[in-house]
Order: sequence, then structure tokens, then C-alpha cells
Amino acid sequence: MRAGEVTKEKIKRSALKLFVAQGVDGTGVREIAKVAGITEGAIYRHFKGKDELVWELFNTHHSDYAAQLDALQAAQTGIAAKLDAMVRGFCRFYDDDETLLRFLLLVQHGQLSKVKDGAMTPVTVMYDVIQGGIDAGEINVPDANEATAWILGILLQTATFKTYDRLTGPMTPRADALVGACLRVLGTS
Amino acid sequence: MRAGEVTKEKIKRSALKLFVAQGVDGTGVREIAKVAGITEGAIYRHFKGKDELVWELFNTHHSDYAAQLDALQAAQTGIAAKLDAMVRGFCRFYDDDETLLRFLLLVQHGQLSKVKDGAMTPVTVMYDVIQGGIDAGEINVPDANEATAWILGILLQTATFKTYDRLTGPMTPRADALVGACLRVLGTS
Amino acid sequence: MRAGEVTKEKIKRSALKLFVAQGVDGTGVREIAKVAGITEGAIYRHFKGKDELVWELFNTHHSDYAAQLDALQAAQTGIAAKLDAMVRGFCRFYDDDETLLRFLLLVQHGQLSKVKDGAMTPVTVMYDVIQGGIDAGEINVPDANEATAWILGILLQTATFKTYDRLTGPMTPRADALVGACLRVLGTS
Amino acid sequence: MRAGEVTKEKIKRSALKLFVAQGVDGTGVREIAKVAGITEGAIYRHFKGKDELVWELFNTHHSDYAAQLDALQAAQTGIAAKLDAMVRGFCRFYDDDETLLRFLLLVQHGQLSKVKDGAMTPVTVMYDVIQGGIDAGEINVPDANEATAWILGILLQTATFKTYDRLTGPMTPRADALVGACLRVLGTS
DNA sequence: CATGAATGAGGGTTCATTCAT
DNA sequence: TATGAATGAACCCTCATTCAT
Repeated sequence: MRAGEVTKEKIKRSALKLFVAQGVDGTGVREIAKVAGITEGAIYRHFKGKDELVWELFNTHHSDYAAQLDALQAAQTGIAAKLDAMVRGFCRFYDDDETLLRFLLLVQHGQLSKVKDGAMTPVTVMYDVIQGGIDAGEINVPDANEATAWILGILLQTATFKTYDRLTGPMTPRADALVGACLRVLGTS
Repeated sequence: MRAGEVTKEKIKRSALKLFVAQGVDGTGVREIAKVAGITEGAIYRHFKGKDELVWELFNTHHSDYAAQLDALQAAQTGIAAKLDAMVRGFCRFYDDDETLLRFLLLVQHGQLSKVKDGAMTPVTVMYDVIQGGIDAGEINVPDANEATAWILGILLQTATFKTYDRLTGPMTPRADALVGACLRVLGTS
Repeated sequence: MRAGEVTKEKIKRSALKLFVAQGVDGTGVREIAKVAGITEGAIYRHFKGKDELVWELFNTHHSDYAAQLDALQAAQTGIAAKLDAMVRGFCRFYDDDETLLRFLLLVQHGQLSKVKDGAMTPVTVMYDVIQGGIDAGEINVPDANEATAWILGILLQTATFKTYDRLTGPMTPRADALVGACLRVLGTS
Repeated sequence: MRAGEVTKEKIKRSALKLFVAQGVDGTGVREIAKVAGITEGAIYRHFKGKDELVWELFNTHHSDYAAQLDALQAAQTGIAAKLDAMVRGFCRFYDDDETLLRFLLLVQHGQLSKVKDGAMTPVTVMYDVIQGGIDAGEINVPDANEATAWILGILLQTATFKTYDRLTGPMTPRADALVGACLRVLGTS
């Protein structure tokens, strides 16, 4: 890894932590630099500006998560198996890098509109799986979009409760319960 | 309503709209004043500062929502009826004042820690109902907190999807489907 | 004069002096504020930004000078009398507010392109007078534009020499000599 | 020409173009380097800093122009012939390298004070010629300095008009007219 | 009660320059 | 020699807040 790359990674890590703790608007470039152990100006060698830093942080991982979720579901057959794989994947992602996942949830409001239409996102991956289940007659819900909201809501609010300390400990042990909840909500037999 | 009260309400309404559209940090006092049709300085006659404005906006309605939800569930007997009333109430709240509900979701991260311990919130109301259902043997879930996350997730993510235009139209027509989803996820017989 | 107007004038005067002494790019907003006896932020209540300050300073006086020169020539008949009036006017302007005139010369490069086409400027006023003299057969030069450059060159370079201290004392006593030079260069009989 | 010299010339040419187009303060070292096809740091191997680059650019050519003008006038006898040679020389200089001449006009404000007293400059060359004409009784003007301003004004403002596109085409075809104007303004018979 | 001028701290960003590689 | 990462000061500008009017 080149010298510059190390700095860039330090900037990204520091920014991530601060953004999660204080929000994007609440975090200054000066502060990011200080935590990264460099000076403000150095950030601008690696990013065109604060906006680009936020966007790169979001887009890289958002796309990556989508791709990983998609790979997990594609390896399975049937809605139950696909959902099982995705939920477990989600829990693993969370436990691997909680800060990153919280960041993605935090900034999606501002960044999601920049994602180009038709791009694969965690939401579209989930939607496609559910729509597939409907088409195959495996689940019985009136609308795939609505059902997608339910599944994502169950997963994300569980994660959110951990943020507020209403739930503690890692996510992975909760995977079984989450899979059960998701299958029930979708009305699988 | 006194003259001063009218101004105060204008400030609160303007702030609410702007906060939802641009975020709290992204909205300046100058801008709030302009939309309210007054000047910056006048705001400080009604609020100690921007923070207090945000807090008053949050806490008033947050408590109010909690109280209303609690009244709705208290009037019913049995988990199914209680949940039905609360979900329909939530949908009505959303349709009545979408901006307000979005605001509460938006700022909860920063404000929730200021809510004094033991206070009644929408979350605690929902938790108590679910815990009651568990105690009464009406539902079969391992942990009331976890189940609370599921129910809130289903409701809030549905609202969130409306924000992103993945779902359209009012919430109330979706109440039946939401009640069904919630009951299934809780494993009621 | 309202309180705010006083401050605005102080800002404009301070900026003018500093711009002339150090150039526009070489003068910071902080410095302007300090010389004006206020803080940086106060400047932005009176001007949208540094650019607007420069533009207002330039355009106001540039247009004003043009109008005054035009009035002076319009009151006279014949190229000789018109030129005489304009040259004396120029000398008076210079002696009245040397800083202002130097500023106009200094920034014209950057600002002149913002002047809307067809607007009256000192250059167009002079051009019109000379073109009139050509049409009337009073002077014998091949091209009005070229002759306009000569006249303006004589006047402005004389002013420039004062900036470099190659010439000293007020301009007005030089008016006779300047008028003579201008008439000779135009080939009046 | 050594390899290093080639780079140095590229830097000087790039800087010249950018300075003329954007001003000295408006042009960054980073930008100069990019246009020259090198990196920022490399500039500092050839120049102590930006100031030295500007100064070297100015002084070299300013002195050179003075020397060339002086040689031209020295080869002639009589004010008329000397002036004729200098004006034609000026036109040739302009047509040969317009960018360079514009640069000299642009930065003279800031750099002229660094020229050591007694040094030969285009201004002093012109002054000496005119003073010589006065002493010889060939021209009749009250003050050599004033007359120098007139002659330089005629020449430089003509060049300036070309910058503003009020005059177009090369300078050389205008030489006859310029010589005529200069001789008239000096009152030669 | 309301105004809007002013403050002072901080925002994101660019700059000329230095220096390890 | 040349690179480009890094510095640190300065840039223009916006902010929440105060206060004389």
C-alpha cells in the first residue's frame, strides 16, 4: 500500500467514526483531520471536498453490500433459503463493522438520491427476492414493495435498537429469531 | 390566542418544514425567520435558542404521540385489539401531519437521549403492550424488546418508503395489511 | 443617514483604499473589515460577497463618470469645446478623488466584461464625441476608435505617471497642456 | 540547451500565459506546473518561489525591451527619425509576442518599484529621446516628463484597446498613424 | 415585541512552500 | 532532478446569538 493510500484510509476511518457519532453536518473537516492525525489541507489531496468524501464512503460500501447480499441470495433456491442467507449476511455485516452500517443508515437520506437509477442496492436486492417469491407462489403478500418495507424494517429497527441500547450484544445470535419473524410476516407456510 | 402565540406557532411550523426538508444542521435561524415572516432576533423572544426550538418541537409531540397511543391501547382488551388500534392510530397520525412525523423520526437520534428516564414514549407504550401480551400468553415471542423493534420497524419503514417514493398514497388504506403483518410477526394464533 | 449606511460607506472607502494599494486579489475581506473598524461578518450584511463589493464600487462610479463626462460635452458645441470640457472634467475628477480613479483603472480589466453591451462608459462617450467631430469635418483622423485610444492614452498615462511619482502635484494645472496635446493629436486646425 | 533549461523555459512560458489570462494572484503554482507538464515541487528547483518567477519574467524582458528601444533610437539622428524607429519597434515587439507585452503592462504596478534606481527602462529611454529633442530645439513642449506620458499613453492605450477588442489586427500596419500622432503631439514642424 | 446591525467563532477550501522518497 | 504528500496560514463565507434602537 502506497504512503498516500494509508493516509486516505485513515481519513475514511476517522470520518466514518465521527459522522456516526455526530452526524455529517455536525462533523468538521478540521476535526476529521485531527482524528486522522493530519492537517486539513491534506484531506483535499485525497478528496475533492467533504461531499466527495461522504459520497465515496457511502457509495462504495452501499454498492458492495448490495453485491454481497445479491451473491448470498443467488446461491440459494427458494424464498426461505434466500431470506435465511440474506438475514444471516446482514447480521454478519453488522457485527463485522457496526460503525459502517450505522453510517449507511445515517446518511442514506441525503445520498440515496445520487445513486443512479437502476443501480443495485440492498433495497432492490430484497425487492427482487420477494417479487420472485410472489411470482413463484411461495409467499402470499399483496405488494412486493410493501413487503420489502416490512422485512427491511424488522432488520433495521433491530439494529437501531442496538444503537439506543435497547438491545445489546451481537446481531448474529439473533439471526434465527429474525429469520422466523421475516418468514412469518411474509406468510410462508 | 395572544398575538405572541401566533408568532410562536408560525416559527414552529416554519422550522418543522425546513428541518424535514434540509435537516436541522442544514437549516439556519435566518431562514426559519424568513419563512415565518419575521426577523432573526424575534425568534429569541420565543425560544432561548435554536436548540430549545428543536427540543420543544420534538418533546411536545413525542410525548403527545405517546399519550395518544397509550389512550388508544388502553381502550381495548387483548393484544390483537390493542395493536389494531395503535396501528390505525399511527396511520392516522401520519396522514394528519406527515411533516411532523418525519421530523420526529429525523431528529430522534439527537434528542432521544434528552428524554428523561422512565418517561412514556411511543416505544415504551408499544413495549408495554407487547410485554402484556407475552404475560397473558397471547403471543409467543422470546423477548419483548426484540418484538417491539419488529413492530416499530414494520411501521416506520413503511413510512420511510413513502419518503423515498417507493410507496405512495396515504397510510390509512394500508392499515389492514400492516395490522396483519404485525400480528403474524408476533405469532398470534 | 441610517446607522447601517454609515457602515456600508466605511466598508466601501476602506476597500477602495486597500484595493488601490494592494490589488483586489491581494486584499482580504478580513483586512477590509479591520480597516473599516468592524468584523468580517458585518461586511456580508451589506454585500453578498467580495465580488459584489468590487462590482458595486466599480459600476456605480464608472457609470457616474460616464454620465458626468457626457453632460460636460453635451453642454458644448464643436469638438474643441467639447474636448476642452471633458479634459478639464477628467482633471477635476482625478483631483477630487484620486483613489477612486485609480481603482477604476485598476479593476477595469476584470469588470469591464460585466458591463452590459450598449451601456454608456467614459470610452463610449469619448468615442461618440470624436466620431461626431469626424462627421462634422472638424478633425482629420482615419479611424475614430484609434483616435479615442490616443486621447484616452494621453489622459490616463499622465495620471499613471502621477501614480509612479514621475509627475507630481494636482492634475488641474496640467489641463491646458493636455487640451493642447489632444487637439494636436486629432489634427484640428 | 540543457534539459533543465528546457523545463525552466516551459515554466516561464506557461506562467506568462496564465498570468496574462488570470492575473498573477489569480494563478496558482499548481496550475502553472500542470500547464508546464510538471509538478509543483519541480518549480522550486528553478525558482526560489512564485515571486522570483514573476520578477525574473518581468525584469528580463523589461530590461531587454529597454535595450532594444535604445539601440533603435541610437541608430537614428533627429527626434523624428528616432521616434519613428521606436514606434515601429514597439509595434514589432507587440506583434512578435503579444502575451509578453501584455504581461509587462499587467504586472508593472507591482514590479516597477523593484527596478533599481537609474536603470534603463522603456520609459527612461523615451524620456531621454524627448529631452534630447527639447534640448535640440526640435520640439516644443514645456516638460519632457509630461510629453513622455503622452507618447507612451498613445502607444500603450492603442495596445490596450486591442486587448478589449476595440481594435483588431496586428499593430504594425498602425505604425504610420501612430508615428504621425506622436509627432503632432510633440509639436514638431 | 420586533428589528436588523454587529459579533466572533467556525465552516469548507485553496495556497505557496517544504521535504521524504 | 522530479515527485506528490503534507503543512499551516490564509482565504471567503455562514452561523447562532446579542443588543441598541
